[in-house]
Amino acid sequence: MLAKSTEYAIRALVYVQLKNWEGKRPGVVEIAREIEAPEAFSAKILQTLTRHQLLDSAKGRGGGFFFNDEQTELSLYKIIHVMEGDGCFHRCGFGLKSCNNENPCPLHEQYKVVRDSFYDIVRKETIQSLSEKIKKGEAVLKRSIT
Amino acid sequence: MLAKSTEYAIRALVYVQLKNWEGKRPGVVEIAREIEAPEAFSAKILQTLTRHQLLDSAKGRGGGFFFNDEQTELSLYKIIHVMEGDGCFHRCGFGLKSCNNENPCPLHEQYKVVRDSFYDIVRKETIQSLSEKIKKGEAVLKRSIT
DNA sequence: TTATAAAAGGACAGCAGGGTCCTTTTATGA
DNA sequence: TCATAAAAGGACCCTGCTGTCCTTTTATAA
Ligand code: FES
Ligand code: FES
Repeated sequence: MLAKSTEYAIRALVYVQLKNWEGKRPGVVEIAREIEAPEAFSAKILQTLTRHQLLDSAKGRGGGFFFNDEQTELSLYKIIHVMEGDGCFHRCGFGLKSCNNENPCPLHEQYKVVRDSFYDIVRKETIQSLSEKIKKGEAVLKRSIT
Repeated sequence: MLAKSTEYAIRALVYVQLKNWEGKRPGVVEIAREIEAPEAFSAKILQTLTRHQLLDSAKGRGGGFFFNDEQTELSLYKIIHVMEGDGCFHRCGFGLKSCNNENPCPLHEQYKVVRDSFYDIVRKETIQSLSEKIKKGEAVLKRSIT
């Protein structure tokens, strides 16, 4: 469904948010370890996120990644958009060049429903809402026990 | 969502079904042209489908592709399974190594719903049900007008 | 002011999916 | 029986996503 890099991005951002709530600014090495993603690749992804200003970073000793205080809610949609574009929310599930209500493919009616549901989820859910669940112990960031 | 090759496969099979209903057995060249897919690649895909017996073929002059009369309904699920496996119906949308009700990721509850809806669709819809819609003029196999 | 810790950035390596091409096999009808 | 039409199959190429490595920049603490 989502690209690997997008999944890493979301997990990384959730970890950063959790740490920020503890008053800490994690670095690449720590983040990569905790979200179980390759270190160098995580660095690339975090770079992309900061370049697009979904995240802030501080260089030098004592630096790390953190959320700007102004940006309180970061939707999954924004992350997906930056990491892989939003084509998957518009494309035809049957592979036609465009998705079109007037000239539908035979999957259109059914497919549209699930595509739109997924769209609603990623518009509504945010790094903060996901992090809340983990903080409350309702969900996990990684599988402790297989 | 689906791999390109899976989309080609579904479109190809729908075209074969429509032609079969007219008493004809289309060949690779014709199929590829009509579903707007690369010829050589379509050949590979049709080969895969016949090897897994989702489709029959006849070699030699006057040959082509057709459905065995015994097999009256072919679900999209079976095609997906053959073309790319069914991992996407089980995987965690958040990227965890497994999807697990007891130890859910923060997206689990919402994601499961859309994943299962899609699963239901591809279990229920068949090459025949899709072809019916096209035959009745309720849907199209390719975009005639942009 | 200097050693050090950290992110940023560029170059490149590996691999799977998508796609092509050419040869071989098989059947038909002239 | 033989030329031809068609699918089957194998070898290969290309691109984009995944991932690594090494250098450069920047900030801090000693
Ligand atoms: S036309 Fe195919 S999903 Fe809308
Ligand atoms: S655990 Fe992530 S979707 Fe089920």
